[in-house]
Amino acid sequence: MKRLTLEEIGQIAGVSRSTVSRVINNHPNIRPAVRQRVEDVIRQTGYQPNSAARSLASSQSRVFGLVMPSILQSAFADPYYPLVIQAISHACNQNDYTPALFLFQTSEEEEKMSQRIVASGLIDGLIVTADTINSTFVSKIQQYDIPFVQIGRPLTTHAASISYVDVDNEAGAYLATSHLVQLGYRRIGQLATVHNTAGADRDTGFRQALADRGLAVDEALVKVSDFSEAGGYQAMQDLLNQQPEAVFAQSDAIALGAVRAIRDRGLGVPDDIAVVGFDDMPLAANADPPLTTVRQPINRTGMLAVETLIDIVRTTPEPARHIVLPVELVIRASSGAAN
Amino acid sequence: MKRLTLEEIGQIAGVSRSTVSRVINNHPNIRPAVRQRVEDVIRQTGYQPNSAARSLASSQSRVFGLVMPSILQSAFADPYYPLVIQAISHACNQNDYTPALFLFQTSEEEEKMSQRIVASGLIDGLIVTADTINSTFVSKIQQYDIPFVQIGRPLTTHAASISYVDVDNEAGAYLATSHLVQLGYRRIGQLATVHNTAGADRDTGFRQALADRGLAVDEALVKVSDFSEAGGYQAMQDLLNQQPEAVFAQSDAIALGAVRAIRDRGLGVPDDIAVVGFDDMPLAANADPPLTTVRQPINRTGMLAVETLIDIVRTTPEPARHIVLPVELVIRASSGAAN
DNA sequence: GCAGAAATTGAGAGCGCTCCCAATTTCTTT
DNA sequence: AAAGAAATTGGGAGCGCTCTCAATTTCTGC
Repeated sequence: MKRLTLEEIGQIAGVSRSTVSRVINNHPNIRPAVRQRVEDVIRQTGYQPNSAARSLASSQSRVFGLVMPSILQSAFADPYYPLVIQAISHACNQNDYTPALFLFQTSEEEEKMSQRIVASGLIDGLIVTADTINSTFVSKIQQYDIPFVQIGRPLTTHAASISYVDVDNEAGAYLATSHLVQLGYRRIGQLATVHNTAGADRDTGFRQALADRGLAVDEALVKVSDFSEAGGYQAMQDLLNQQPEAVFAQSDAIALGAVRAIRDRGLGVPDDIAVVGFDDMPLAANADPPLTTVRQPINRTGMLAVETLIDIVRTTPEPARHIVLPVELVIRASSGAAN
Repeated sequence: MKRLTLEEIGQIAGVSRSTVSRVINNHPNIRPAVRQRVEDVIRQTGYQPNSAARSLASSQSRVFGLVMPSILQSAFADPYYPLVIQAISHACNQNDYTPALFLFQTSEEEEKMSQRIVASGLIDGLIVTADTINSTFVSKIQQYDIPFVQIGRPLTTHAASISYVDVDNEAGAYLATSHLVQLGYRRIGQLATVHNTAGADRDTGFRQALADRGLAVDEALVKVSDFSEAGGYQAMQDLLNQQPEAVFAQSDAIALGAVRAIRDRGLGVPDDIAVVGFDDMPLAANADPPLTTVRQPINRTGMLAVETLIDIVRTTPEPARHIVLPVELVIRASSGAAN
């Protein structure tokens, strides 16, 4: 099917190119009758403005880039990222933006692509889903004045100049840990991650919760894991030697790995060891036992990332926007709460 | 940073716009010295051609759309899709294409977006990851002559005219089921899906394997599930009443749900009931017990989808390409194989 | 060393849109 | 009813590239 142009739509409707353009872009000062006539023609013909011509003329592409740096490596091992992508995609659809996906598996790939991303004009803005970014990439983004928002708090040294949407990781960890303390557990371990600010903030919350109840942190009860189920399994095996009564896992995947490790040792959850996770992934509710965890609003995170980016694209970029979303504790069986 | 134009690059290098364009597009008939000079300038300036201007002039955007129709609904519950996306993204990166993501949660969303996708010229081709597509969408795609390839076999009625990349689901199910038969199991159940051709083909392979060993299919041992862990759990609970000796689950997620159901009934895997999955997701190897399953080459699937699409874009689209990739059985503990 | 062929380069037109300014129409006001 | 203001519409220019064609340069062979 031949694609029509503005000119042709105008011909059919008996108006000029310019008027059709005005109708499409919702300009004021068009006689209602004319607007109606043009809209009818557009609807009947299924006309869609050519996006290349549009962005050439307006230097706006209405395409956002969704970047997942190579640092995340096997990012998709964690079900968190697909959910974020889904949320961002949905928000883009709603706002007439198209999300372009840039997943990098190696830093070479990242290096090779980044110049094209920032300098080709394909992209109006960037959403970066990682709180640790290759700094050459960030500086490239800033060099070319590409609007961008990050999902997750940036390192403190950059946070002031970078817009971001984050969840309150510290409060979440605090809630989770306090919950365990309130249930009477004393030897409370942590399966921690060290690779990003989310992990750091959750660690802070964990420690603060213990401190606020007058409990000391036993460093032997803190084991390092990555964000995967396998990582949690390994770290928990290690932690088991310290005979913890309860454990706060920094993600649901880690928690699930921990449960598996506990079981393999012939112990029960929550009878022998209570477990609390973080994220409230869909699988947490179906886990065995159902996982007590901290729910973070992934959909809202994606939504707000997109809306913030749109806002930045449209208005002056100063000052950077910082959004921190609240989280909530979801109590299920794995923590041994009496219910 | 101001973005340069072809003209300006030419000025710096002392040649015309046209010559720079030729260098960038790798045309022949440029003196090596000139090519060198131009390439140096391009490298030093970090010049990238404006993609809007490029696609306006050439009517090629080098953007592919990755479509996941609303039929998949909570597609991401299945870790298969993130892996496919990852593979496609990687292949696009390698071939200088940008993948744009179109996830639809409702058919209204799909309806609203589809016209824009096909008629705006934003997209050079489409990869559709679902073997059941809204037929109005397909007809729109064909109406506008958008090259596209499907991941997964289309319904037989359309298969001839649609290019696709699939894995040999039937052979995989045949392998898995034969494996169980060979191990001596006789009451072999199936946790089946009914929503797409992959499920249908796996069902065919399952039945064929039994038939080839002279075993009848007991329909009471075939339970319907969706592709999720929760679905597998439910279907298995149902199946347990039939006291199967072994079960072929049409996906790893289903298999994991089945294992959980079996355990909840106080039975063991594989001691009481053997389980075989399908997909060989990363989590299959780490499962408890490690899952015997059918490995499908997801990376190659994504790669080939992209390469096939590129091929279709470049050459005549006739005849439709049909690619079916082989699968292999991966034997682990859950099937109770003696090793 | 020169005519003709081949290789190399440059300039013009045009892709389909937006944006600006000028022209036209319509509405006020007296 | 006429003049001026306001609303509405049309047309030109230009975004940065590709593509075609013509002009220029370089290379052949004798």
